[in-house]
Amino acid sequence: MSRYNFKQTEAKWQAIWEDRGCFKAADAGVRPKYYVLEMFPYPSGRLHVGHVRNYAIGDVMARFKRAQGYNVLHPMGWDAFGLPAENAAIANKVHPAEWTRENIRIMGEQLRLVGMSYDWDREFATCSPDYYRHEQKMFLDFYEAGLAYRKEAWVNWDPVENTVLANEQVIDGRGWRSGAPVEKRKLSQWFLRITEYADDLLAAIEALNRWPDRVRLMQEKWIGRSVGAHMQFDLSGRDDRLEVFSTRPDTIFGATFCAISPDHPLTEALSADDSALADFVAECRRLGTSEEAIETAEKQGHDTGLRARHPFLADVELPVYVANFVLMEYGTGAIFGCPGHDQRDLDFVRKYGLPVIPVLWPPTARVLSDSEFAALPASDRARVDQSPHCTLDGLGEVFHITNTAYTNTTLPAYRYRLGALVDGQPLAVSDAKHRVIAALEDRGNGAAAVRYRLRDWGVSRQRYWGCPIPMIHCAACGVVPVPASDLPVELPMDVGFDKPGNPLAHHPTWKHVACPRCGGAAERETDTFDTFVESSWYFARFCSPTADKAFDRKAVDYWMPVDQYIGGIEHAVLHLLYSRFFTRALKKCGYLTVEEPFAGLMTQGMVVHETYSDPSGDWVYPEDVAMRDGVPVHAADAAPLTVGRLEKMSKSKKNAVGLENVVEEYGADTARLLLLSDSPPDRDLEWSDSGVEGAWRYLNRLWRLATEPKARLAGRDASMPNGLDQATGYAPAVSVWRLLHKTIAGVTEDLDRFHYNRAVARIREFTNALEGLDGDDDQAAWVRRAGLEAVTRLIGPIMPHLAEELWQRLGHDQPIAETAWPVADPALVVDETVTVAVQVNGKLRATIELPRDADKAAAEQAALEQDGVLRALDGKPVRKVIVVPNRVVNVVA
RNA sequence: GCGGUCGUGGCGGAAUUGGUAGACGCGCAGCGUUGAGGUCGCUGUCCUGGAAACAGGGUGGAAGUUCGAGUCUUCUCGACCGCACCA
Repeated sequence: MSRYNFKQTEAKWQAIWEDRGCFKAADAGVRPKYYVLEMFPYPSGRLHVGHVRNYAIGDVMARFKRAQGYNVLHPMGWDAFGLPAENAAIANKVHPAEWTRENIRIMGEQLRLVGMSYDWDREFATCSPDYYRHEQKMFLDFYEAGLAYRKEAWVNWDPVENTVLANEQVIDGRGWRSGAPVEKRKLSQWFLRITEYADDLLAAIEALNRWPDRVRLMQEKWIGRSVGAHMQFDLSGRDDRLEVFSTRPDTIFGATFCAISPDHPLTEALSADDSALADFVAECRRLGTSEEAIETAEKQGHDTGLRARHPFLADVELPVYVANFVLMEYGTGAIFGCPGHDQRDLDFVRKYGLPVIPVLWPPTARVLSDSEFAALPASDRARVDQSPHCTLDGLGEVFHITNTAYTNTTLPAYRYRLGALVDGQPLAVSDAKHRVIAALEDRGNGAAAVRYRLRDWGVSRQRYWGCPIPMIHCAACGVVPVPASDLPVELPMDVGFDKPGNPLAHHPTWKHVACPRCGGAAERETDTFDTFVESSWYFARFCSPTADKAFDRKAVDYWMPVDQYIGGIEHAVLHLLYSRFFTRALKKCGYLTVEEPFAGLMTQGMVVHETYSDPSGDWVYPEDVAMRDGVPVHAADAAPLTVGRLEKMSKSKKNAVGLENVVEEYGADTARLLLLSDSPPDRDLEWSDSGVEGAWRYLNRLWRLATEPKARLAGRDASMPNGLDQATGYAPAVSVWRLLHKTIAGVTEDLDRFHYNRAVARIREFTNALEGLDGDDDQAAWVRRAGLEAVTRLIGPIMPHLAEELWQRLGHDQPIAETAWPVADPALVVDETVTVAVQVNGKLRATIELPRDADKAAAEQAALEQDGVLRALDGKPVRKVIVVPNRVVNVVA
C-alpha cells in the first residue's frame, strides 16, 4: 500500500505552474474577465493556518473560474505601512523597512508553499515610493477638488509618547504601550470629506446585492442618516440664537428645557465668567466618553441661567443647561429636551425637578379623556415611540392635551397651545413633523435638516512608517501643496527611534524646504497618512501595477470592479467604507469610471483553536498540555490547567498553528482541504488534530483509488461501451455513472455559491461510490476511468497538487490548471425513477419507486396499495390524497 | 437600550428552499489485517422498546398556519455579533 508523497509532488507542480505561467492574467481578450481578490495582508511575520483560510477561499474561486473559461485576475500584494514595523524598530533596533522587507519575503514564500494561484508579476508593497507617489498625487487632486482639508480636531494624545493614538490604541483610557492616561487635545489634522458622499454611500448599499446583509446593515448604521429639523431658540439677554437639531420636531410642544454640550462654543463663552460652570465642564471632560463611563455616569447638568424662547410660544421660556450627555460631535451640540417621550430627557428632569409634558400616545391616535389620562401609570418610563429616524415617517400620533391634572407644570400655557398646530385633533406623527417644519420655515426660525453620524475621515498620523502627506507649511503663504512635479515626497531612511514622538519631526534636514510659492523658508508636513489610505485603492492598482500613472485607464476599465472580494468581517465598516468613498473620489478626479469597487463580497469566519491557561492566567501552548487522569496538566511541572474556550488563532493566546508545521507534516493540500471542508466559509472553523488527520486520510484514499485501482481501468482512448450512453437499467456501473453527473452539477453549483463544505461532501460521496464499484466488465472499467478523471478535475481548485499529479498519472499532458471544468449531462442528472415518500396524515408510512414524472393517478394508486399505508389507515375512509410529483404522496384519512 | 444573526446526534455540519430530518466527515464501538501500536479494510452508530419486522418519540421551549413545518407567523428562553447618552 502506497502513500501519497506530498513533498515531492507539491514542489514539482508549483515549479511547473510557475514555468508555464499558468496564472498570468491578460489585460484583454475574448474570454469574460473575473477579478478575485483577497484582502491583502499586513506583513507582520509568519503565517499561521488561520491566515491561510482567507487565501484558500479565494484560490478555490480563482482556479474554479479559470477552469470555467474566465480570464481571471488573482493578484497578491502587501499592506506594508503600519505601526508594528515601528514597534519592532524600537524593540529590536531594526529599521522598519528592513523588518517589513524580511516579512514580505517570508510570507511570500509561505503563500507559494501552499500553492496559491497568484499572478505574482503584479505583486507590490505599499511602502514603495512607486506606489505611494500616486497616493500623494491623489491627495493633491482631492485637495484641489475640495475633498481634502485641514481643521482643528479633538484627538487622543499620549503625553508620554508625544503622539496621537487611534481609538483602537486607547485601552481603558490609557495608552496601550505607555500606560499613561490619554488626554484629549485639539490638533490641526488633515481630513478627507467622506461626509460629502454620505447620502450616495448610503443609497448605493441597496444595489450591493452580492454583499452580506450583515455588512450592508453595519454600513447603514455607521453612516447613520437622521432626518429632522433645525430650529433656533432666541436667548434672553443675548444676541445669539441657540440652534438645535431634532428628529422629532413634532415633540416641540413637549419641550421643557434646552441643553448644550460641555464642548459647545456657548459653554466656552459662558464659563469665562462662571467658575462653577468651568468646574462642571472640567469634570465632564475628566469622565470622558468611553463606553464604560457612559454606562455608569449619571445625567448631570448645570443651569446656565440663560432662558431660551420657545419657537412657537412667545411667552414660554425654557431653562438652558449644560448637560454631560449632549455630544458636540452630533447634530449641533444642542438639544431641546422632551422628557415625556425621551427616556434620557426624563431621567434628567427627574433629577432637576423640571416638568413633564406628554404630547403623543403611541401607537393609537387619540385624544385622551380625563379619566383615561388619570389612569396612565405614573411610571418613570418615557413613552417613546419607535418611529424611524432616517425618514420623516412616524408610527404614533400626537394628541391634544385636555387634562389639567397631568399638566402640573410651571409652564401652564402649554395646555392650550398645542391646538394651534394640531387643530385640537390627533395627528399622525409624520404629519405633525411636516407641519411643525413648515411652521418653522414660515417663521424663519428653523428648517428641515438631515444629519449623519458619519464623520469626516481624519487621516493624519504622527508616525514615521507611513506615506508622507505632500504638504508644506509656509509662514508667509500658509499651507502650500507640494508641486506634482516634486513627487514623490520620499520617506527618509536615516531616522532614529531613540526619542519619543515622530522621527520625521526630529530629522535634522528632511522637513526644511523652500516654499514652492514664495521661495522662503518653510517646513514639510511631518504627519503621515493613516494606513487605511493605502488599502483604499490598491485593488485598482493591481490592474496595472507598473504603470507610470496610478492607473492605466484601459486596464482599470477592463478589470474593475472586483468581481469577488474576500476578507474578514472586522473591516465591515472601516476598510470597506473607506474604499467605497475613495473610489468615488477617484472617479470625481477623473482616475477611473467605476463607483463601487467590490461587486461581490464574502466575509469568512475565523479559524479557532483550543486554548489552555495555567493557574496564574498565562496562556499555555497546546503541545505543552498533558492529560493526567482525564485532567489537563502542564507537561513540564504537572500544574493543573484550565481549558479555555475556542479562540481565534493568535500568537498571544498561544493557540496558533504554524503553517509550515502543517505543510511539513501533512502537505499543503491537506491543510487546504481541512480549511475548506470542515465548516461553511462564512462560519468559524475549528482547527483540530483529528481534523487534519481525517483530511490526510482522504488524500491517501484518493491516491490509492487512482494509482492502485481495485479492478480494471479502461484505457484513455476506449470508447463508451454499449448501453452506457442510454444509461438505462440498474447495473452498478450505470448508477455510478449517473451519480457522477449529479456530482459534477452539484459541485459546480456549490462552488459558485461558496458552499465549499457541501462540494467536498459531494465529492467524498462520489468517491465512496467509485470505491464500491468492483465489476470488471467494460462498463465498470469505463465508468471507473471517467469517474477518476472527473473527481480529479473537481478537486482541482481545492487540492491542486494532488489533482495535477493524479491527472498526469491518468495520462494527461496538459496540467489541470489549463484544463476546462467538467460539464454535467443534464439528461443524466435526473433519474429515470424516483423514490416517493408516502405519508398517512403527514407521517411517513412507506416509500415507492415510480417512473420519473408519473401521473398523479398512478402515484395515488401505488401509494394506496402499500402495506404500511393500509396498516396505518386501519380501514378508515380516505378523505383526500395530495400528490406532489416526484416527491410525496400524502393520504389524509 | 436599539438593531441583527443563529439554536438540528457526543462534535463539525447536510436537508433540492414548505415535501422521506441527520448527507458527508470527526469521534466512538465491534470485527478483520498486524508480532504489537499505528496505518488500512469491513460493520454499526438520533433516542426508547424489540432478536427482528416494526412501533413510538425527535430539529432550544410554547402556541399557530398547513394535507404536510428544521424551514413560515407570534410569543418565549439561550448564544453570538454590531451600534449605543445619536437628540
